[in-house]
Amino acid sequence: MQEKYAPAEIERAAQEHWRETSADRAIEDAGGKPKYYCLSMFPYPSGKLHMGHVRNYTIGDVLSRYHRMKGFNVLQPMGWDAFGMPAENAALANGVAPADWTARNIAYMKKQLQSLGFSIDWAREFATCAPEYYRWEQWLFTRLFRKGLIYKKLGTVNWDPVDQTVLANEQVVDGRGWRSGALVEKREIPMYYMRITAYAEELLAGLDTLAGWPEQVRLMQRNWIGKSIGVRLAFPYELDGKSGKLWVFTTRADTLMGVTFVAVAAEHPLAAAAARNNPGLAAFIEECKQGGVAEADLATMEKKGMPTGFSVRHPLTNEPVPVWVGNYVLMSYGEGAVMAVPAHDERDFAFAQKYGLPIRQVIAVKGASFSLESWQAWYADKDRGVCIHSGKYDGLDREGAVEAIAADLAARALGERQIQFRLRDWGISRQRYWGCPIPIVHCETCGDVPVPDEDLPVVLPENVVITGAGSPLARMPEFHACACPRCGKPARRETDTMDTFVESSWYFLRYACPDNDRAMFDARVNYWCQNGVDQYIGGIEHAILHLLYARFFTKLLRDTGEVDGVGIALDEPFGNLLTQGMVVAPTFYREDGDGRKEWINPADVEVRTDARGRPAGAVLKADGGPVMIGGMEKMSKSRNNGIEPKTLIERYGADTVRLFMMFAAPPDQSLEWSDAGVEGASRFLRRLWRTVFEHVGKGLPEGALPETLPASLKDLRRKLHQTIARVGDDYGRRRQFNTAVAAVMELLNVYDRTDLDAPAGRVLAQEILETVTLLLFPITPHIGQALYAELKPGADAARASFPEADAAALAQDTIEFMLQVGGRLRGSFTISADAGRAAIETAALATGVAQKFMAGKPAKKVVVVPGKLVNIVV
RNA sequence: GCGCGGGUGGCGAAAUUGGUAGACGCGCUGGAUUUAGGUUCCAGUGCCGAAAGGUAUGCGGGUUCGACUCCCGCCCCGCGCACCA
Repeated sequence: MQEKYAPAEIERAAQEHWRETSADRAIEDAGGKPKYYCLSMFPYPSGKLHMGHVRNYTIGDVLSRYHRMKGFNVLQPMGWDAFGMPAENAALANGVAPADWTARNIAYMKKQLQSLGFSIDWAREFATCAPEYYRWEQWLFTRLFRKGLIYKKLGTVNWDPVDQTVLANEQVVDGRGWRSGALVEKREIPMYYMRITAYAEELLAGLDTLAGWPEQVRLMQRNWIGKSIGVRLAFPYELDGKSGKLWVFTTRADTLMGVTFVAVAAEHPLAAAAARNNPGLAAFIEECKQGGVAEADLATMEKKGMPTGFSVRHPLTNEPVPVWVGNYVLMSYGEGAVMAVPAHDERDFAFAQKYGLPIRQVIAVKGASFSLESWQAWYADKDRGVCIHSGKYDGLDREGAVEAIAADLAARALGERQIQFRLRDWGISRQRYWGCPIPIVHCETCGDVPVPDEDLPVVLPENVVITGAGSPLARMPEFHACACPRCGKPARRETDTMDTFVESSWYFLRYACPDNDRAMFDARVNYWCQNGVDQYIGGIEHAILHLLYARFFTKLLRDTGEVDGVGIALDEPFGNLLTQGMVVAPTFYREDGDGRKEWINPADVEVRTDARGRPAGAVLKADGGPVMIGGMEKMSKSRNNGIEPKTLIERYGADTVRLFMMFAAPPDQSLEWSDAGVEGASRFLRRLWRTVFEHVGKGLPEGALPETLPASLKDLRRKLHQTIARVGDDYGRRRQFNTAVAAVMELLNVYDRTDLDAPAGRVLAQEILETVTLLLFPITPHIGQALYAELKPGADAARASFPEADAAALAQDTIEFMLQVGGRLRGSFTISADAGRAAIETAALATGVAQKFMAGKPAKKVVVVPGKLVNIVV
């Protein structure tokens, strides 16, 4: 055995060994082993691996390797979410074709992933930009289109009037186009939508079955779907001699008698009608078109409105109610109009105050008096009121009033109870090039015709010129000029592509059969995806959109029926979900004369500390001059605080990087990068290596452990088996890897402090070192592979089972109890492990500590927590 | 603005079901070994205090024999908001 731990060498050897023995291949026929499908969210091939990837895939690899050791048939695949905007941006910046750029990035990042030793079945790798993949997406599209689950309607987008192009929300900075600097406008264009709202009820109910998901994520999805039960009601009106109804939705029909105005969205037909003879209003509506479509911006902007000069009639009293146009009313939610009750709604209140609109109280709260001055405080009690100033409804509580009012509205055909979702249908059209073409042909005679199966895939051409103004496909007649598949007349192919979220909504199923060129799925899906992916791992930022879309797709595919004899018999795609936290790092900067910050990479900075270890300034290594210390922020290009995985792997080895990532924080919390922490992880592995080296150097011990052991060895062996139980629980149930590592470190600390030179000690040392190697194997597999082979010549750690705790070794003769008097810790006492409650109580009262702190007073009560603590209350 | 998280030593964190607050690691201080150290080993390390003891989990209140943990109110930080992925 080599004396020195040489990570580069042993990692190369271990990876070669795994390749030669096909250790990472996932085979369907597993001889009765249960399957375990462990999936990490696939990366966008942006160029290089970043630390967030390393963290994500290390967590996945730890769980994969642990379950393989526990006897599962493990599948851990990897692929590339390869369509997306950055490839087009790179094309604009460097003139490289998106397809080439993407392929190059994939090749580089794959090498990086392989250098980390992940147990990935590379035979299943695919990229979503390959026609062999996206053809099935197009195939599915045509079916969903025929079933009406995909349909066309107008949607609102960000429009850059200078570049004449649609912008993503990300490309709108402070209301302006990121390249042109032009003020962005809202524009309505025809788009295809997926009818996710048809599944709203099931997507909501399904959340209750996802016991393996973090409660946080389920809550976020529940609120996103946003089911509310309310009343859809109409305000009748006459306009241009015709009568009409202005519909609104409200969850507070009990406040209907307090309505003092109605607000409609700028895009509402009634607003447009009123603006025809009102230039001021027309100008306001035009002003409302200014700015982007992102909801965060809409919700934080100043609430503005303008009266239309037009009134509708109250559905119960027939009184006129003025109609306003409000920039805060969303056309895309509900009816695009809201009834305003300023007395009982915060937003309406602010709006009414601003424009001097009447405020009519119709709910009284017992013991709280309504006043405009202290309205906010009064409003806090909103849930406890009854109706007043509401005629026949006076005295009714909220539920009763809603019921009575809904009934009266129904009798007049002016309203009905309705369930409303916040969830909107999913617009999937993108006016961009680097995406999956939408398989539709537009024919003047036949309308929108789906491309027939035999003409699929609609292949995305790769020889294109990206200009940043509109989609290049629209300028390529060789792409869009075609014949109508139905009537044969000249037609135009759709040039929009699909939202890249579509590819990531079903990729996890395709890993089961990536090589099938005859069908989207085959029977292998039912093997690997039975009960879904067993463990899914990815960033918390995907808590809503991606995870909701993937759940939606699973239900769509289930309901699409059998395909080539295979049906997707699955309600939910991911049984267990682990949402990983961000990787953050310190930021450093220098300011130039204009106060502009130049961000400096942490790798180029040295932080100085004072005598107590507090940071006392930082200097640039290159020139020794001071730099400013910023906060901890997510690793990013803009802050130049990214740490290169490549550099670290070369310097310390993959195992050190993996160990640090798992040890520094629990997986769902953000992880702060620390050079010193990496150094510490490396130190631990060197120490482990040295410990095994010293042990092996004395010759491997022979024979079994004697029946009876001296106390020190018995204690150490108990510690060993406690550690096995704890680490197994941390991996398998708690998924808290930092404490698993800590437990092993603790064990090695005790090992170092125990004299193991006697023959029995040598045998125990062997047991401990073999066990530790295997306990750490999921996290640090390379060093584990090497050390295990030294400890057990000829053995292969990659095929070993996870250690099992020995119940006999865990038994304890005596237990130490903590002793509290009056709830304060005063001491402790030791008593036989089989002592009963009465004996424990007597022993506690007899201790000198108890006598002292009770000071002669009688015990009022003695609380005994079995195995832990006694509290004497005086 | 709305929804969801988080806040514990100098730092990352632990405390699994309301029961020893700070395991484990980093850093720091002192010492030993070494020609040397970005090596290794030993000891110490929440704060106040000589000690006894007191005090401490963002802030203010509450429940309990006992609260980092449960309840009410507040402050700060992060994530998401439908065209970033």
